[in-house]
Amino acid sequence: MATGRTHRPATRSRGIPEATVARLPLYLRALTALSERSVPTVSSEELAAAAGVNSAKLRKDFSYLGSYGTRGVGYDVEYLVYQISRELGLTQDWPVVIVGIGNLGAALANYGGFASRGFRVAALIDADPAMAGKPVAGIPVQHSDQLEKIIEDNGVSIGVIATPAGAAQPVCDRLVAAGITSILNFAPTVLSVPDGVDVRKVDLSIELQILAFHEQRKAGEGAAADAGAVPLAPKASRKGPDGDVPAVMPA
Amino acid sequence: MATGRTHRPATRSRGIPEATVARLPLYLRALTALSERSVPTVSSEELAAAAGVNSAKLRKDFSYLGSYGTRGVGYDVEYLVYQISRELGLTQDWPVVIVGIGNLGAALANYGGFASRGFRVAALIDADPAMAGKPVAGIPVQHSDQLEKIIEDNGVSIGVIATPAGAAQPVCDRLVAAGITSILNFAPTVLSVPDGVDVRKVDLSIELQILAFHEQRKAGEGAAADAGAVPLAPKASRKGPDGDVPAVMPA
DNA sequence: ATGTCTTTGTGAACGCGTGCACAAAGATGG
DNA sequence: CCATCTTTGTGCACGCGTTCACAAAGACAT
Ligand SMILES: NC(=O)c1ccc[n+]([C@@H]2O[C@H](COP(=O)([O-])OP(=O)(O)OC[C@H]3O[C@@H](n4cnc5c(N)ncnc54)[C@H](O)[C@@H]3O)[C@@H](O)[C@H]2O)c1
Ligand SMILES: NC(=O)c1ccc[n+]([C@@H]2O[C@H](COP(=O)([O-])OP(=O)(O)OC[C@H]3O[C@@H](n4cnc5c(N)ncnc54)[C@H](O)[C@@H]3O)[C@@H](O)[C@H]2O)c1
Repeated sequence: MATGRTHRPATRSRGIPEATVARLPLYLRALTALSERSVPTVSSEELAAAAGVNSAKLRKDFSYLGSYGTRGVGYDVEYLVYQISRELGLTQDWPVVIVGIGNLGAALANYGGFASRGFRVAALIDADPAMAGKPVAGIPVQHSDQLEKIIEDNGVSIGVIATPAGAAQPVCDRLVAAGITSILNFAPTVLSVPDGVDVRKVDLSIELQILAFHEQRKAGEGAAADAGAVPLAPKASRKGPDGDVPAVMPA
Repeated sequence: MATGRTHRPATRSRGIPEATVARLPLYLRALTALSERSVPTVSSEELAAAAGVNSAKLRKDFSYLGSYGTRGVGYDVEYLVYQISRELGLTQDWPVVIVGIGNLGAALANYGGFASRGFRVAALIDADPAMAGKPVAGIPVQHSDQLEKIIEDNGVSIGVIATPAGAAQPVCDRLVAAGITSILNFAPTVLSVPDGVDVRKVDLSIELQILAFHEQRKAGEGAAADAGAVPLAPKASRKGPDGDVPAVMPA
């Protein structure tokens, strides 16, 4: 999960649970595939299978949007595609700026799936003067100096940060000051933003670490290969009478 | 959150809640930064602020690992770094294969943060014969034919999929058959895997759509460009007898 | 030792998310 | 028009995760 909004007490935005919102794109993808195959209707069971979720959950999710199904038949694919698209705000165009055109930023700029659903790369921005003017994915990179102007001129409200970690917060601050209210952050940093600004993060490193955790478990508890000594002896390891440090469970 | 394991009823692995596991890398990152600044101890309050979480939550998280703090003082930074690293399985080396060396795959291969925490790129694999032998990030790309052999020879258990969506499931199947038990999937597809295999996904498109949803809300309910009715249909917004707005998706 | 002050560790309450199970809606066929 | 059959929409219960609030643990000064 590379995800995470900035703290907000689960602001059930307008009655639609956050968990549901996160699944809508999943349903939409499955529905789009069905639509391309000209399938007219789907049952919650079929669609749920395609999206990899529980069918009851799917039905409940849709119930938050309204009752768009027909009992005994299922859901009208085209109609549902439209409803979900509208709910997600995909019926309008969202200009996006990408800041930090390095390895990752360039890959993102080249990513086709970006534009495929209403997200248009309005500009590529980098602090490196050498990059300025150089085209990436057919779009000339612009210098950071232009950041505020670009955002204002294009009415951009979504920004993607793909700069090194150290530059992320400053860049974020500038984006927010320039009017950006939604940020997708790829840098391994906790961004702090004012209320009203949404931040989601994608963190490869965290994902791998979570996988490693489960992998370690699967590998069997006792197979601990590390005999490595503790880097620093716990200074409080002598915990008086009750003596404790839970035996650092090696098993 | 661009994340999501394959369905498993929240298998509280060994007493540690999944939500806690997902935060451990966050704490570890903050702690590592403190360690580099030679800070000896931190209070839950300080560390929580650095990690962007609630301090009570942090303390409870740590309590699952054991009681490593000292009341009145806080936590020993070095010791905690070690404990969390061990818990996450980062005291050992995890060889990783990346399959699909295109825009994204190449960026991942070039990503420094990859190796920085025990994850070693064991091999880059692509189906394109033209790519074979070509070095990316200093590592020669190998052809898919070698996939099984590579995994076996290197004892790889973690695989990263960065192929086009259509190739993801077949590639996944081969990885699993070859012995991979943890997969990080960047392709926009729902992968189906046997029990015992963990899948986490990173989906840029979903993240953007979630941001768009909130952005639309922020933009003011009425200011939307779509001719649609009220953004929120309380529920009775039934589809008319003649309704069925065909309205093909504009994207 | 004793008292004070800081900070942990956790009991308890609460809210969200999930999934079961079923009544009701509606299609379909006779 | 009625019976039957399919599938939705949702009430309900349960468990996970979050947060508050506080007792107790321990450091530190006297
Ligand atoms: N490459 C990956 O696969 C990958 C994966 C996960 C996370 N990340 C993270 O994404 C970020 C970018 O990674 P990368 O591999 O593309 O790094 P990179 O060094 O290749 O690119 C960074 C780019 O940001 C630009 N930049 C630096 N400071 C800037 C500023 N203040 N304003 C605008 N641009 C600035 C640099 O000129 C450079 O072009 C890093 O934080 C990295 O940790 C990368
Ligand atoms: N580029 C991005 O920023 C980005 C962002 C999010 C998601 N994605 C997803 O990541 C995936 C890769 O994106 P990309 O932009 O790198 O695409 P790409 O076309 O540049 O690269 C895909 C690579 O996979 C290889 N490939 C195809 N079939 C294969 C197979 N069966 N086995 C091994 N390799 C195979 C191709 O030869 C190619 O090198 C896509 O599914 C895309 O939707 C990309």
